[in-house]
Amino acid sequence: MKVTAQEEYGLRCILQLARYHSRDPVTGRQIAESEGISLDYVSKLLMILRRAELVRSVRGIRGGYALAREPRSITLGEVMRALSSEEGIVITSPDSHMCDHFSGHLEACTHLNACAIRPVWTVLARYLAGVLDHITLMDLLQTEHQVLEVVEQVSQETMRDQAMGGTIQIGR
Amino acid sequence: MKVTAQEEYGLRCILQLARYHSRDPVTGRQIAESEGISLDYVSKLLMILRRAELVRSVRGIRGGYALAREPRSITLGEVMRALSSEEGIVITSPDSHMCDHFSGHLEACTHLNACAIRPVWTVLARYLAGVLDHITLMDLLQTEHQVLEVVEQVSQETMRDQAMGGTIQIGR
DNA sequence: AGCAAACCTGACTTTTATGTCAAGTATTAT
DNA sequence: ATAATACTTGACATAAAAGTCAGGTTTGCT
Repeated sequence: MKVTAQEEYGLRCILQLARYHSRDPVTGRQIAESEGISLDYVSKLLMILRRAELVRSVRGIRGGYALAREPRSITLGEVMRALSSEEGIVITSPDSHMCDHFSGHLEACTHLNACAIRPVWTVLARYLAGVLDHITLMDLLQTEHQVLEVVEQVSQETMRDQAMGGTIQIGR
Repeated sequence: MKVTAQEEYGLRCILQLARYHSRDPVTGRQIAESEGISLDYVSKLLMILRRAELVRSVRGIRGGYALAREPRSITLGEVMRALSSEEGIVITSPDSHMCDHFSGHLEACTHLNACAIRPVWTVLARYLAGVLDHITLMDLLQTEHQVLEVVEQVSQETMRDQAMGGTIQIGR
């Protein structure tokens, strides 16, 4: 169970943009140097985020990258989904697809155990998504300790929310 | 953020053993057929679990694999940690190692953002570990719906526990 | 116009994860 | 003893992810 490199580094890149938001666009080179990764890799990652419309780019000599929206309106969940190769889900297992066609005959599920395991990932993914969707890039522009507190608070609220089966807005 | 193939298939294999616990050892071939994966792959996965002392094997003509302990005493957390290549952690990011040597000079953290992100994974991993460590193989030998209920309950209890900062035993 | 900064893109290389193969060892039934 | 079954092991092949390269386009400045 791991966070992919693309997710980790992509998130770091967009976080740099959040940090310098409301100033001139940040160049790829600057980000590459700050994060200690190659310019080419930065380009690739920001291209993914641009296609997801979370980042906009300005070409030409005074160009660079910037957030497409305010840091407080972009959630970690959005960013992670954009960077995740698999579709829309937070936790992905190799073939969660397999059980997707219970179109009548259940015979496909020779893999009895697949169906015992699925609900585990389902619940965990729901929680993770709940948390990530309520943490914004702005929240992450704090000290490590402050971020920790925010995450813990959101985690609690997510839990409470999901316990009630509802989709209550979290205010902070 | 994904569950690796090794984790998913390894878990399925050991779940087969849990299912047939208290009978004769289950042969690799049987598991391979049930799960629709190759015998060689099953061998590899069960070898990993055997080295983690979660599974024992019996060689020879009446041989096979069996759980090393009771299904109710083996947790999902143990199994996942055994199957995870990375050390002991549930969520792993590419280089969580980097910030491990804050041996005095903080200069290493040019990656300011790494330190903003870390607490997110920390909190999420703690929750995941809390849940997985309280779900046993026996819990998974139920219908999909029953498993769902168990996981949701454990999830709630884990949250409550972690909110109090303690390490309270969950009874069920 | 011409140049330099900076993004764009797809192909390519490297690395890591997956999965298979083959040769070997142990055990039991006959 | 021998044969059949089944686990053991490390090397190998394949696929996917990670990261690099090279050639291209856009824009601002002089």
